[in-house]
Amino acid sequence: MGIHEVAKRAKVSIATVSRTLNNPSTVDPRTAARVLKAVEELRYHPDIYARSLVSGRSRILGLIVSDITNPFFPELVRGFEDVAVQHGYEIMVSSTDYNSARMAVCVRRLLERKVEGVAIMTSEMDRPLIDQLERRKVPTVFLDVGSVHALISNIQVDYAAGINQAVEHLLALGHRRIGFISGPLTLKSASIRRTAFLECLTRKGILEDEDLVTEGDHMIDGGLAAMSRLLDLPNPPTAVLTSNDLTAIGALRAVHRKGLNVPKDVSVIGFDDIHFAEFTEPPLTTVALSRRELAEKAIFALLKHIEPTSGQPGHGAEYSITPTLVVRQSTCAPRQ
Amino acid sequence: MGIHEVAKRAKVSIATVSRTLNNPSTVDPRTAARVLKAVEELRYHPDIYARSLVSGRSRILGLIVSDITNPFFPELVRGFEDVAVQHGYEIMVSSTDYNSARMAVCVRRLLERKVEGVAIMTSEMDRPLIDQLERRKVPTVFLDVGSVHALISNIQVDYAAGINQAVEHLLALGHRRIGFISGPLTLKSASIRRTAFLECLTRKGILEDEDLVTEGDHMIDGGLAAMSRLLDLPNPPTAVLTSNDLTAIGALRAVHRKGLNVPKDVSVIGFDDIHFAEFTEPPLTTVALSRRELAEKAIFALLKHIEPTSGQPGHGAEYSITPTLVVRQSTCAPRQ
DNA sequence: CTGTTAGCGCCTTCAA
DNA sequence: TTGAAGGCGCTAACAG
Repeated sequence: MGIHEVAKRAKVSIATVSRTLNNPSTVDPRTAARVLKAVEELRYHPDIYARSLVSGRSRILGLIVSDITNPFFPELVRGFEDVAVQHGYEIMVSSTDYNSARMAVCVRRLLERKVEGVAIMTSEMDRPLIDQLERRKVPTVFLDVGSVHALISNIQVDYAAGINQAVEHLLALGHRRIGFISGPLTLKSASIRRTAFLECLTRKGILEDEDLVTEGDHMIDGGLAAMSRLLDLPNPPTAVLTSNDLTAIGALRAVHRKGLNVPKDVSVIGFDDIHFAEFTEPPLTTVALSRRELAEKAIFALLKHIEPTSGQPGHGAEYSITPTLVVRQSTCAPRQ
Repeated sequence: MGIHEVAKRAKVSIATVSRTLNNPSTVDPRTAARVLKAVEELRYHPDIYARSLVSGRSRILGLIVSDITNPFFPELVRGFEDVAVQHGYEIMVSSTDYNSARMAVCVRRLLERKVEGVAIMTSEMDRPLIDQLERRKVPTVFLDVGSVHALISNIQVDYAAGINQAVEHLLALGHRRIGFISGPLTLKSASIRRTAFLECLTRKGILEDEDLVTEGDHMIDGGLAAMSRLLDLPNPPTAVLTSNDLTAIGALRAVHRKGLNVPKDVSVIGFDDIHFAEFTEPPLTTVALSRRELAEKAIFALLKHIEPTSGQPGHGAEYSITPTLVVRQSTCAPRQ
C-alpha cells in the first residue's frame, strides 16, 4: 500500500495525496476529505525512509548518556522518549560507559542515522566529537559543560542553589560541621558541585575544614569508603552532603556499619533524588533534580534549531534548571 | 558526498562502487581496491535511508520493556544495544509502562520504522498487537509468555531451576518454614514464579502453608507490606523467597523496621540480581538472571529469521535460560 | 486547486 | 568484470 493506491482510490494524483498529508491548507477541503478517507480505509502510512530520502530529515533525536545502568538516567530516557514522541520524533539512546572510544562510536551511529539533534547528558565533552557534530551542523545540547555556539546549547544545573538549600536546611537544624563527599574530580560536573559547596560555606561564614571534604566515585562503594573516612576523623562532621544519591546510599551504609544512626548521629543529604531515594533506610533527604524537566529543556533547545518557529534559525542558548531540596528523614538536629 | 563522487574518483561507475561495498566477490580485486581507497579518502558512508528505501530493510531491532525505570531493564537494554550494534543493527527501545495503550503506540512506532525484529520483554502479551506484528511478518521474541509460531520465538526462564536452588540452599541451612512473596498475580510471569515455588515445595515434601505465600507488587512498597504481614503471623516463616529483588529490598526493610535482623531472625532471598542487590544491607542472596544472556538469546532468535544462515528462513523456536543462585549475606541457618 | 515530472541516493537486473 | 538504466516511495517545483 503505497501512495499510488491511495491516489487511485481517492481519484486524485499522488501529488495531491502528498499535499493533503503535508500541506493540507493548499488543497480543497473536499478533495482532502476524500483523500483522508482513503488513507483511513487503506491504513496508509507514508514510508518514512522514502520521506527521509527526499527531505533529508530523519525525525530522530539522539540521546547520549554515560551509563544507562545508573538510576539517574533511565528516568531521563523515559522523559526524553515521552517528549520526543509527543513532538513526532523518535529517539536513539546510547551509553558511552564513560569511555571515549564508545562515545566516538555513538556519535558515528547517530550521524549515520542522520539524527536531527543530539542531547549529550554525560556532563563530559570531547572536543573532536563536538567539532564533528558542529561540522555536520547537528544541533547539540549539553548538560553542565559546553559553551554556547550557533548550534550548541547548554543546560546548566544551578548546583549552587540546590546546595544552598541543603546547607541552609542543615544550618537551621543547628549543624556547623558539615562534610561533603564529592564525585570523582576528574568529572567536570563533580568538581562543579564540590566548588558550589565550598563557596556556599564561605558565603555562610562557616570556616572551611579541608578534612571534611573528601572524594567518592558517584557510586555506592565510593560513598561508603568516603563516609567511613569522615567518621574516623577525630572530630567528625555532624552532617554530610553528597554529590549524588548513590554516594549517599553508600554513606548511609557506612554509618550503619559503624553502629551509628542516621540522622541522630549524623545527617546525610543526597543529590538527584533518584526513585530509590524514597526507599532507603531512613528515606533520604536529597536535592531533587527533575529528569523530566531536563528532558523537556533539552528537547526544547534542540527543536528551536530544527523547527525554527520565529523565522530565524535560532542561535544556541543557555538554559538553567534549579534543583530543590526534598526533606525526608535522613536529617535532624545534631546531638549537642 | 554521494556514491557518484566516489565513482568519479575511482574512475568507475556507481554500480561498481555499490558492488564493491555490498558484493565484493563480484568485482575485480584491483578495481575494488581503488574504490575502497576512494571511499576512505572521501570518508564516504552510504546513505542509510536510500539504502532502506531500495532494500526495504531498516537494520533496526525493536525492544519493548515494561518500565525502563525498573532496574532490571537498563542492563537488558545495555546488553541488547551492545549485541545489536555488534551485528550491525541499531535499536529502538520503548517502555510500555504496563499500559496497553502505550504498548500499542510502541508497536506502531516500531512498525513505522520498519524494524526487522522485535523483542518484547514485558512478560506480557497482547493478542491483537501480536497478530499485527505477525501479519506484517516481523520476527518477534517473547520473554516467558508466548507460543512459538513461524516467526515467533520465546525465551523461557527456567524459574523452577532457580527457585529450586534457592529452596535447597535454605533447606540445607535447616529452614522448614519458607515463605514466598509473589509479584502481582495479574502478571503471568509473576504467577509462573509462584507456581514454581509451590511445586518445588511439594516436590521436596514440605507441607504447604497457604499463609506463607502472599502477594506483593514487584516493587519495594509491596515487598515491605507483604513481609510485614508475614512477620505478623502467629508462626512466621524463618526464610522468605521473593519474586524479584525490589520485593526483597522491601522485605529487608520490613524486617529492619520490626527490630529484627536479616539473616539471623529471617533469611531473605531475592530474584534477578539487579546491580543494587550487592549493596543492600545485608548484601542480598538472590537468584541471578543474566540480562546479558537474555539479550544475546533474544537477538540470536531474531537474527535467525532476518539473516537465515542455513538457507531455510528458520522457524520460531523455544529458548531457555537458567538462573543461578548467588549466595551473599541475607541467608543463614534459622534460630533453633 | 490539481496533475506532471524530476529527482533524493542507492541497488540491481540486463547487456556488453 | 563492468556500465547503463530503471525503479524503491515520496516531495516539490512547475505548469495548467
